[in-house]
Amino acid sequence: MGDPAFAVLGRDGRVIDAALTDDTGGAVERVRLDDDTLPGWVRDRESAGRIRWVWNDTARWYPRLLRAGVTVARCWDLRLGHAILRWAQSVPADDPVRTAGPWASASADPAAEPDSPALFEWDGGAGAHTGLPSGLDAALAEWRSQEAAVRRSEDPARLRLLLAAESAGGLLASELTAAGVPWDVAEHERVLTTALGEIGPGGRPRRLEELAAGIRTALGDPALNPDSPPQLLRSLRRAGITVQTTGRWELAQHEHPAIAPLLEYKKLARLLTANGWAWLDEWVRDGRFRPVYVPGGVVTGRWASSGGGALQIPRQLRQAVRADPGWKLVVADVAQLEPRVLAGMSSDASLAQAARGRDLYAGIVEATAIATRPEAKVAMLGAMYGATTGDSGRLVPHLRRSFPRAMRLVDDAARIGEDGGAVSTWLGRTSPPPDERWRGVQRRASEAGATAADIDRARRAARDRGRFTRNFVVQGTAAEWALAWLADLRGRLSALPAASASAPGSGPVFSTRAHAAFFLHDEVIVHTPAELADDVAAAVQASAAEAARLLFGDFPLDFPLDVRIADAADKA
DNA sequence: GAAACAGGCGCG
DNA sequence: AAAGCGCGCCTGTTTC
Repeated sequence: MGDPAFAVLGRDGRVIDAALTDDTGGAVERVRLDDDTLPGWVRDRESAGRIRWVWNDTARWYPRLLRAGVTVARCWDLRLGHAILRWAQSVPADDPVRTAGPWASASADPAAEPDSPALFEWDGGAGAHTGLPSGLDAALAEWRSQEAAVRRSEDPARLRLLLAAESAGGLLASELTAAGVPWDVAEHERVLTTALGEIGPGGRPRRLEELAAGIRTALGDPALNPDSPPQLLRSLRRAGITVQTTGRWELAQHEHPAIAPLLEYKKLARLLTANGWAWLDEWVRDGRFRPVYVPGGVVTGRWASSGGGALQIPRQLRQAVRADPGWKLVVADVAQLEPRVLAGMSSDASLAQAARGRDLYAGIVEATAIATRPEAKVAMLGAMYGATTGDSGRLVPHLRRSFPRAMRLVDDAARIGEDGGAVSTWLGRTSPPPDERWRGVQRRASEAGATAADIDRARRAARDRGRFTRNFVVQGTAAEWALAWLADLRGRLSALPAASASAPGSGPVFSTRAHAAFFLHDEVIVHTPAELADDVAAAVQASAAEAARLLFGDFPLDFPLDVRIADAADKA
């Protein structure tokens, strides 16, 4: 055979079997490995030429390779691939990959598994806990099945791009956990102490206790626990504050001496419980926050996270994200990603024209009867989320007049969802079908003898689903763009030279290399040796241009980035 | 006493 | 301000 293009890995107990194939999948050479010989062998194959690793689940193979100091450039993650192909509309409905089976039932979250092999050691028969097939023959069979499904699909090139991007995301997720977010504990503690005060004798921060006392006095309820919504609601009403909920926005509309301390209390209590000293203790080790990411964890294709609230780090604490000495952070985010991909997928030249340059919302003000930037923003969000009332709902018709193609795309997606149908992203990720409960509600409303309440319930459920599918196509395509961006960036970063200064907390692979440290939907933070920061910033830009080209070809559409080189991740 | 649910709020 | 989408996690409360 010629140079191998693929290496398929499977595991049976302590034995690891590898099959090398060329790009037709035909010629096969088999190799037998174990835990000790695997990393060295992978490193050798990886450096011998371009190869794609095919395995059941990146989260079960890659972390231990990274711990051994080995990276891989490309893979085909069969679990992630199956999750996409299982529902993909562009694959014929009778294709075997679209039927239920063991590859579909596996958990997406290795951290949720007992004795997680992703985080600790192999369990002796990887997959035993999850039902995910682990042997080489199963991997080969599933790989051929997925390959065949892609070939039979309406648009193999797009689906192939999606699977490659999704798999690259799987690699990136493991790498992000391995490298960690550089976290300055002293800075974090400064933020906590400044906001909450020192810990008092009761073990609670002083400032929080003072505010609680002030609330009790103002409401005349000395026993009140402000953390209990039912108690708080009763107490507020007794004090003559006629609220329906204890939510921040409703409270802010009332005048009363209890309101100000209560709002402040809620804000600080949130900081304490979500990201206080206990969080620091549990989640930051050796100057790194290491969250577990769950690629494809959201139906739209966005990532989810498990543990540590990685995707909810409050802006208040971003100053604790701090580069190591001799290193810098390159912080980059895409401006208004979702409306831009909407312009691309609908080929709406007017919206693309409005998106030219940095601020899409300013462009909308110029192109429409909408007068101000904030109005342009709520109008566009309303169009993508399905707003029907309020300022947003009122402004959406202006967008329909000026950007008919883009608006038709989201309106069509909503209508299909309301009818119980499925919609797909630009690259072919398809929304899941409505569940049995939803279909039951619709069925009941169309039966003879349906009550007005039945019909009302069905209509509401239909509209709910319409808003979901409306947003699915936009949010999902934005996630694809971001994955393509990050996948390309991985390659560029790995081609940069090694560092002169070391960042020891980042693990065996990344302590001497520029590496992505954090990824959140449309934003990336790269931790880089200071001398490479300018190169990294250029790479981030080049990758954005490449993502635009990969998804939308020559369609003239900007994806401007906000890129900063800094020591800390907060906005200067 | 654990599990499930609700209210609330952080992020995009 | 929210509204209109997608998440995760904390506390308190209810249910088993």
